[in-house]
Amino acid sequence: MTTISDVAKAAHVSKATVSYVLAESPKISNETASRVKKAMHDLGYSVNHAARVLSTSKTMTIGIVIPMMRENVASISQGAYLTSLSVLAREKGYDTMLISEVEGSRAFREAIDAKKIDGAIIMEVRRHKDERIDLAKKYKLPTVLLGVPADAQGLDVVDSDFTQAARDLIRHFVRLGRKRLLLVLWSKEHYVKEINFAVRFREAALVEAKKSGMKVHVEYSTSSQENPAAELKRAIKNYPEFDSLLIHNDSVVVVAQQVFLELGLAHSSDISVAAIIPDQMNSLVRVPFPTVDVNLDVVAQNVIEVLVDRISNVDAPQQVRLLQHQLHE
Amino acid sequence: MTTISDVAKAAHVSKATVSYVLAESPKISNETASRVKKAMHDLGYSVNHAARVLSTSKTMTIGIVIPMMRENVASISQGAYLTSLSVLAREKGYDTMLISEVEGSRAFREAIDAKKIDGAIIMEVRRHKDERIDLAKKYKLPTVLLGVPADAQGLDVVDSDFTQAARDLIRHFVRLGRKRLLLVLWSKEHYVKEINFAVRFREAALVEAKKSGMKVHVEYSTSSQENPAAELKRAIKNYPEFDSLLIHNDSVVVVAQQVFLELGLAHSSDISVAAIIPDQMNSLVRVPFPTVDVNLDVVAQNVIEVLVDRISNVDAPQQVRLLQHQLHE
DNA sequence: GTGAAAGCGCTAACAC
DNA sequence: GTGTTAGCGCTTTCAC
Repeated sequence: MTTISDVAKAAHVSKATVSYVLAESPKISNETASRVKKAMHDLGYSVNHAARVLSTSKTMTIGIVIPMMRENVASISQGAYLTSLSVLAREKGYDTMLISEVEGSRAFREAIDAKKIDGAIIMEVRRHKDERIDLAKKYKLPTVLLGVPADAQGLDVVDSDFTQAARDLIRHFVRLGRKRLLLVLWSKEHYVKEINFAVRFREAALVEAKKSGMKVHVEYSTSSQENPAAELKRAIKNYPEFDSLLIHNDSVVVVAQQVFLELGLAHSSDISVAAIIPDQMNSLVRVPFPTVDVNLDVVAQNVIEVLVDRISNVDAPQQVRLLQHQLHE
Repeated sequence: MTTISDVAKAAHVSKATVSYVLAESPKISNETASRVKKAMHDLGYSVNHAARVLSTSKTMTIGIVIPMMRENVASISQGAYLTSLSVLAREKGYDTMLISEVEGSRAFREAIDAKKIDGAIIMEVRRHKDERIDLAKKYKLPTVLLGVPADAQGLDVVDSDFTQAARDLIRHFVRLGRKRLLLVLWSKEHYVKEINFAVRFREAALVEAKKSGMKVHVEYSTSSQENPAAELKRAIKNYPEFDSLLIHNDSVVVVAQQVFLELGLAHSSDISVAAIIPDQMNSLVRVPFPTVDVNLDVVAQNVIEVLVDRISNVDAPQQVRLLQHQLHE
């Protein structure tokens, strides 16, 4: 293993000079700089991360706090999110550390205490009583919430604008003259647990539909979702007079086409269907009706941007970014 | 911020003693140990990770090298894998760092050079010319390959046994007396790029079918997979005399039922269908025919186990674990 | 059993 | 411009 001292010796300079070269300091003459660089290259030198961290108190790593996701259908997009976040963070010079929620926020707290991270991204924020938020706040850790809690406690927030999406979708129906909306959602548990995007979408959809004078019938999936097709059929049976169907449930979206075919509703032009889904789902299973596609990459980009800003300026005012996604017909 | 010195002072002992207490050394008397512990608690002390790493040269973190996954349908399971790996690693005392493949293996090399990780998990290993493998080998980094390359170079390997799975599925058809197999696969690109699980499954299926005297017709999806239903229909049109359909393509699995209904093949008892899918997909969209469900959690468990073993014993013989998944009817 | 002290590899004043 | 040096917080050998 070669250290900064080895390089210094080989280049006939002091450790300090090598350090300055690493930092691209303009104080170093071109001549010595290149001599030092040659030595670094010849010796295959690399900065030791731990030593640098200890010395600077900057870890240059971001913690990504991921939720436990048993039975949580939304997690399809988790992998894509993590990849994007990791790539984008690296572009700004940051590593990413995965922090899973086991034993409450234990792992998160330890990462903060041990000074393993400079900041954090909290994924799938809960509406109420999310202790990860309390922790971040208490420790004054630069943090971006991915999801909108009831009380962000002044922490930065980035997420898709589900309220806007719901509004756009309802207005789309109104434009088509629809009056009787069948709203098919996630399981009741999603709303009891107040899963962020679920709750926000439902509220906005209900409000907008009411405002537009639409009659609304709401159906929830079972939590196991053993048979989404059967569930959609049941929903339709429970409200057969619907003229518009809005789906916020990825599994149901997948089978919607099939169910319509089976029920002979497929080409009935007096029923409209629409949904909101993560965009990569639309490439997995091309959905044959209008959708709002949530663009994960754009969200990730904003998350990293806000977090890096926050790390470099702890006292800047809170940022809240709700990202708009287009209705895609 | 409180350091080990503060604790030492408060407990009227030396830094060394505090350190021994942290290490739970039996040399320390119960009396002093508890005095020190009280001081640690009172002061809210936590070990500084960077300092410990610098001192011990053990980072206690594992790098997870994830592939770029544009257009890669398999990535549905990525999130689940990452979560499991992270949870299981932590149970063994390790943190997990995400390393994305940008600019080749640049990020991976830097993580190794900077001594950021004690070991690595390489996800979605390629059959040939995966430079991440060369890197790990060259640097003698404890590494587990998730996927089976043509040449593992002595590195440990953990993966599902796709060969076994293919065999089980074919034998299932043979048992039912099927003779004419329609094999619907991923896109040609998957096989040209030699995506690991795709290639291994295909080879084994072809070999076993041939051995069993089955006639086989192979169909590939388009790379965009704009319309999986249409693709399946085309496949069937290209080989209408099939009596068995084996699917290795998650999108096609999703729409299979629908297509069969549309074509009026649904209840035809002289056609059998089977597939291989990640297990959480079977909870997302309950698949109505026999499947081999790849259990990610079991795979993750084995990966961590092997890697931790490897880190603690660099010279142990290579381990190769191919995990069997049951055919689930 | 406990303490003193040398290092781990790097950064950043501060001198010159 | 370059060198000297004092840390950063912890572990661990060696005395006692």
